[in-house]
Amino acid sequence: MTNSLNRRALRREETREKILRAAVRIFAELGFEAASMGSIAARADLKKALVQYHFETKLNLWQEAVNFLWSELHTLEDGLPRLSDFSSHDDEREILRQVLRAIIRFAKSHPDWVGIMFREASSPGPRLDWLVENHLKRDIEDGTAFIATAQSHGLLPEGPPLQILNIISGALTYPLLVAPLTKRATGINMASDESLDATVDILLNMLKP
Amino acid sequence: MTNSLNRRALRREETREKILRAAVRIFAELGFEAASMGSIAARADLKKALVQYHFETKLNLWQEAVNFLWSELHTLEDGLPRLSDFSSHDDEREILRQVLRAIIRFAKSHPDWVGIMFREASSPGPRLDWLVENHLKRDIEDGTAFIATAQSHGLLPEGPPLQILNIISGALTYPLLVAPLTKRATGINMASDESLDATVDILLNMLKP
DNA sequence: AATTTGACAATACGATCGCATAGTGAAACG
DNA sequence: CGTTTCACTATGCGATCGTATTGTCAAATT
Repeated sequence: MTNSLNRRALRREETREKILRAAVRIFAELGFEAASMGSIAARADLKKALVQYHFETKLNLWQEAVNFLWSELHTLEDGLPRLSDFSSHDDEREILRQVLRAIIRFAKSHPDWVGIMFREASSPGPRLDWLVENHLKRDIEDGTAFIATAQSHGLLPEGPPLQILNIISGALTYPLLVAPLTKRATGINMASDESLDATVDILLNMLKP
Repeated sequence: MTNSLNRRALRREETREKILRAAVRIFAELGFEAASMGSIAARADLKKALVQYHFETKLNLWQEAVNFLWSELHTLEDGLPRLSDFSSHDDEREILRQVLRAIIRFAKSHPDWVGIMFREASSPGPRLDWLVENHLKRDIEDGTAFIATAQSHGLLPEGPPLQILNIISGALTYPLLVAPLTKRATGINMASDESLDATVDILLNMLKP
């Protein structure tokens, strides 16, 4: 493999990633139907036909964009602390706080993820099926497993892990999702770091004994 | 006003309501951009031009549909119990449970409301501005006032009422919103009455002292 | 009974959608 | 250096979008 051989492949990869980043944003903002190949190309400052060239169909572009987004999510997961890493009860509670904070921070820095999640998860269809099979099934399993572990350590209240997971997920992501609304209605920016940390603290305070 | 005078006016009102019900569903399912005048007309089993005749533009139809939806919401609010109606502490806690259950029940029976809320609240724009000014501002004020009252009665943990409101709202509506996803991934129907009541109970248990 | 009103339909307009096809020109290869 | 590969562009197709215009016919008015 010479140096010049990489020139084209490198440029190709750059272009593809540029398109994917634009696609993730547009899909998250507008939803699948309302997003257009043209608007995605415009966001990436490229021609529409180029997007079509690299990703063929709109559905395929959506899938690749989702894969791209989830790959970033998994890099976060690798950095999360684990409950098994610590022993004392105080440390475990602190780990729970760190995990919740990491989740809400990721959600803040990736509003696209929240947007795509909420838009696709709420109505049945082929895209939800694909999303469940390729990403969400595993995510839910990991999530419920974490909840169950935390419960067995006495960190979370009793109850079906799946329900606890949904309650916590909603409590964490909802304030962030409706931040534009809250900002508009009250002038308060709920997406600030202070607000988000406060949200975690309030929630953790609820979850205590 | 004769009998025959009402014939046309009545039919007009029937047609308008038929269109509005269809519009609410379509807008909630697809979002504003993806929803089309044609699909709304088809859902109402009417011609596209008739929809245009009654509501002029798509934006105007959306606003009227939202007004129609909120008018149903307000009939629910009128039936809600109030904290000031009871005196003993046990009764107050029971009222809180009833209020939360009424909210989640309404959300279940009006998925369109949840859909429109989540779709419009998450991204800034002229429609969000309109929604805030005409409905949400008042809703948020009422909500935070209720939270503050419940806090003063020792029913909810301390903290900014707006944040508590968002946390509770998210914890209640999220499980319902992602019910299609949960159903697909685990086979469990989180939108069942039992699951929803359990969600309220779990949440209330968290909110206790 | 003659006339006006208004709920509704038929049709067309320009714009934009996803997608397909035919090039173009520089980088990679033998 | 001649040839092939391929990232990228130009152009156009049929379908559908929101909207405007005009016509129709029964109900309401005078």
